[in-house]
Amino acid sequence: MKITLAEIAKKANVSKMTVSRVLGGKGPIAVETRRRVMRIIDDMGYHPNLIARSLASRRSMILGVIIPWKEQLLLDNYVAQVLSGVMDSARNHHYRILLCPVEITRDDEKQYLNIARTRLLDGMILVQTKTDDPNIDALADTGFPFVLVNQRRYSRPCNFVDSQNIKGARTAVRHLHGLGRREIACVAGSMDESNGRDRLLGYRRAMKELGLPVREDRIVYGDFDQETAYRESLRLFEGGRRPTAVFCSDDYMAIGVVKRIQDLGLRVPGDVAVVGFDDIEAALYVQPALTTIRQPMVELGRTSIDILLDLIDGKQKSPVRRLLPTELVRRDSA
Amino acid sequence: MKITLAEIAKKANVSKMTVSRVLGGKGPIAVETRRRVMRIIDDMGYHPNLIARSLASRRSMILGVIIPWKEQLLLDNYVAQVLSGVMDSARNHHYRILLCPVEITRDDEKQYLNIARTRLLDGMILVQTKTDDPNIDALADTGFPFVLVNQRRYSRPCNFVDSQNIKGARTAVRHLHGLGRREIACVAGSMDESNGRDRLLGYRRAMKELGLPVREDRIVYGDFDQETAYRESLRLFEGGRRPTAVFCSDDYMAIGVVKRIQDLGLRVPGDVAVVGFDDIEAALYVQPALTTIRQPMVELGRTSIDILLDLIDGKQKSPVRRLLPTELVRRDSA
DNA sequence: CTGAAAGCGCTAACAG
DNA sequence: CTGTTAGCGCTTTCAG
Repeated sequence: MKITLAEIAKKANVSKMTVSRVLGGKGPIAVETRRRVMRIIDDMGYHPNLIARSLASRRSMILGVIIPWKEQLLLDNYVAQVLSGVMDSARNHHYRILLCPVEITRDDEKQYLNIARTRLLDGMILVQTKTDDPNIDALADTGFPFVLVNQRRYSRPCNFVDSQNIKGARTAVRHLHGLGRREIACVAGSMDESNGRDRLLGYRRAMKELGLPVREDRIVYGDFDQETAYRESLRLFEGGRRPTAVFCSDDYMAIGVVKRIQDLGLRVPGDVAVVGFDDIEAALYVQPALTTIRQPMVELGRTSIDILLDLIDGKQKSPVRRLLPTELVRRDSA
Repeated sequence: MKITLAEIAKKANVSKMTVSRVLGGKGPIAVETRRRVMRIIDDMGYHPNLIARSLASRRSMILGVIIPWKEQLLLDNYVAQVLSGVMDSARNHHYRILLCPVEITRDDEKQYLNIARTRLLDGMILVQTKTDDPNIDALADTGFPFVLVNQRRYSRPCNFVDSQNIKGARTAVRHLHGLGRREIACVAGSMDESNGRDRLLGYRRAMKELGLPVREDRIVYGDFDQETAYRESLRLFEGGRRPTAVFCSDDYMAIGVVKRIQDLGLRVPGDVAVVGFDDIEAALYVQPALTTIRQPMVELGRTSIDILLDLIDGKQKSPVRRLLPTELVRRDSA
């Protein structure tokens, strides 16, 4: 259980360096030597101490995933899917994933930086950050490799991968328009996240392109939350002419809105058509099944790792920016 | 960015050891010295290199979570919830979580062991292992601290935390009986997992207790999978007298069974009542909302970490065994 | 209460 | 192709 490289070296009558080379598979080794050392390694059941290796080589082969902490974090379908993609790609490249839940507070702007400074990680993926998160700036100043997922930063060039949110939102609105709906409302997500902003932007643009007026009283803010969307969306149906369609910036809100509409005695999609965004698992289970703009969340995770590793290996230079395409998924709600 | 403890020591005119003590908060330090050193640490923005610390102290403050690898791993609601609990408790105890997806193969029985031998981890949580997984034995032989979640091992005493599966299944069957149903079928889960076995056992016991015959043609095996359950459950409804109720060993299968029943032109719960197990997120969204036996998945994760840390600190001795209570959640399907 | 010495187990860099 | 020499940055252990 506590065999070290030195013991293998002694047993094989070679230097530690030779054993190290055999293990690394790099440098030049005589076939015969390699075989002999290998045998002893197997016989003794030796496995290198990765901590020691990391200290000496300054490479831990560990990547961190920073996620804003909340209870039952992984019940957030977006986070779960992105992380699945992250694990998949990391595995393929023989990297390990360390989970770093972080509680964002006003008084400490260096949390990400401090995690980087532990030297435990070769790079970081940041998920669901806010557009004004000062932690990012502190980190970026150091040159430590990291990639933002779900964040197209405006203030400063950063590596990121995100979906084509503006385009996706336009697709949604155009779809509703194609169904003959003209009174199209919008339930927007959080304005602290770039995709919340972008999807609202896409809605506005599409409306303009289609020659429809953008009425501010047809826009409510749901903060990417089912309950909030349920509560806030009531306003849309109280005025005079009620909307005949609603575009929601994510599926959780869409589910809340559908519930609101049904509770008001109206029908989806008969009276009001609803389109969501993301294509979370629940979109399929809900009644009526949700028509939505699918974003490739697993792929987002995979791509973020691919970019990060290129950055670490110096194969690409910052800033790397990538936008993945979205896709309309037609179901029953619109 | 590359400040070391030695530099702090020099600037403060003390030995490295003193700085180390200040950092650790342990040993005796003069108040004045501590204050001075602290100031310098803050001023210089020093953060200890955790790799070096781990190597020297033989403690990484990292715990591993072993999960059988599959695509989109975290879309499995059970895994997601357990992991959420794990993260929560680990955070509270200042431990970090390393994800270790593992592909179980026949030819390597030492995968868990090999992960332990990297010395990267202070302990391990094993999720969703099979009852006959030989990797566990190899690991147990070494005394390395680990806790099984979702696994009540029969063959050998291990630390574990699981739900009261037998009791939960009995509650489900009794509930159906209480609704006046007498023809109660069972869709069992995988027989390779102890909870699949236990829930079937609970079904059998409850039937016997209620004076109902246990008919083997009323039991099908769905492998904890929605599609499989949909396919296999057809058999239940083909014979003569069809069941008026079905107990399913998990919610994914229950969803498949409900779909099967509806596709046959029957109604849930009118013609056939259905009870699931787990209370996954989708149970709420599905139509009709699923009546189910809730197991405390997040709590399972939290408890596993608590046990593991006690083990590591020597506060408890193996084997620690804990069973958490389940609870009937009445919704619309039964 | 503080310090000195001695590693933890491995790899980088250079020599041969 | 292989070995030697120096660490990586911290903690342990034992003195003082």
